Amino acid sequence: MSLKYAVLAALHEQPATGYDLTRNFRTRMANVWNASHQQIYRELAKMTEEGLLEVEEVPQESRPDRKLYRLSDAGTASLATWLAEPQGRPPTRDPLLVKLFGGDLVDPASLREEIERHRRNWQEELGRYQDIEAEYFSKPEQVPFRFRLQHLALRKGILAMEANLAWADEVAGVLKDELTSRP
Amino acid sequence: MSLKYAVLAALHEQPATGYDLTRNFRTRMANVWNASHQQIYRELAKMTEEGLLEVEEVPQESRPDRKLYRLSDAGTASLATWLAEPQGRPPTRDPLLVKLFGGDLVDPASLREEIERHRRNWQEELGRYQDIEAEYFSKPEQVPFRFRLQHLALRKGILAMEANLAWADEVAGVLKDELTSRP
DNA sequence: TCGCGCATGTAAGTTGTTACATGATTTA
DNA sequence: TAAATCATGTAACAACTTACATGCGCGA
Repeated sequence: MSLKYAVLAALHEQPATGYDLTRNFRTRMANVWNASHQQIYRELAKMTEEGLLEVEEVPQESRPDRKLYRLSDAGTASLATWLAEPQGRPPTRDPLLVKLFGGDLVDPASLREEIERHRRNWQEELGRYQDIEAEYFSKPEQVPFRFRLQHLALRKGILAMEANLAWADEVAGVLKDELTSRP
Repeated sequence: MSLKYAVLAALHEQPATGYDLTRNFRTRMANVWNASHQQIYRELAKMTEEGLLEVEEVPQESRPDRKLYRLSDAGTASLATWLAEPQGRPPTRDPLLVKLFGGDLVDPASLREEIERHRRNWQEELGRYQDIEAEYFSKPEQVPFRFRLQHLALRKGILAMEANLAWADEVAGVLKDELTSRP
């Protein structure tokens, strides 16, 4: 229902190519919206056809020409309308938690390894967010409102990763009990 | 990629009807896996055809007969195989955070209302999880391992909601600044 | 009597994933 | 010289959402 609006919001910030958007969704907006390049290119074509975007072809040598997309007036209007609507919450679908319902089929030792792997990923992701925070949002009082909003989006990612890491500790505690009492 | 395994895990715990699964996914497993009843009925039919599930029809008066599903041997084997595989992380797609990238098109006052609405939802959800925790998992040391694993899944939901609420406070702070300095 | 809970589904449409496809340039 | 980055896509498939559909019993 809204890769469309994620794209509109990203392009409202500044015009970009499909490649740029793909990179942004993977890095700076990783805790906001995920989308593969295939999805993005398809969506950009569709939205352009619908008149929400304008394209400027920027010729290049020895590479495919860049297609720089920006919002049309209709695109801006569509984004503004959407922004005024109340939004629902994203659905939760976590394969790792499904595992915990596997009961007697779950092997505690391999579960422990998996949790540690996830812990490392969460730690890395937290690090990346903290780097962005330090680089772009270190003076929160002096920054324009739109940057403060972006900072808040990032903060949600940071708090979520911290919660994940705290949870990993709880899991480690339970698994340690289990693995020492019944080795 | 794995409503299938969420269903297998739920049915491994105990046999259930589509209706039961729908209810579980909405309540006890709300922080684990979301699925609508339409999706679940369709998936149950497909999985039965694939030989992963067995159905027992339980006749009822004045209601449609219940179809009680349980794992076949193939279903148990399929779940066990899946449990041994490392799992990826769920993608993040949060419309509320997309809003924060709307920049000058975002109205701070209506954003504040929306955050407060989300806060109330998160608070309610946290309350439900805490009720479940108090009712089923209040004596963590004496409980069998599979219940401790389920408790951990619930704990992740609790920590996530607490992080959401802490974030709502941060947002409220920023919006208060903005709304008082430029009213 | 109105809405909720029980209990099942079908159909159409949208969104997301996975696999395939190309090719030059820069960096290690 | 191998891998990553830049830069674009198509096609097939799987998963998810939304709308439609039925009907009884129970409690407020």
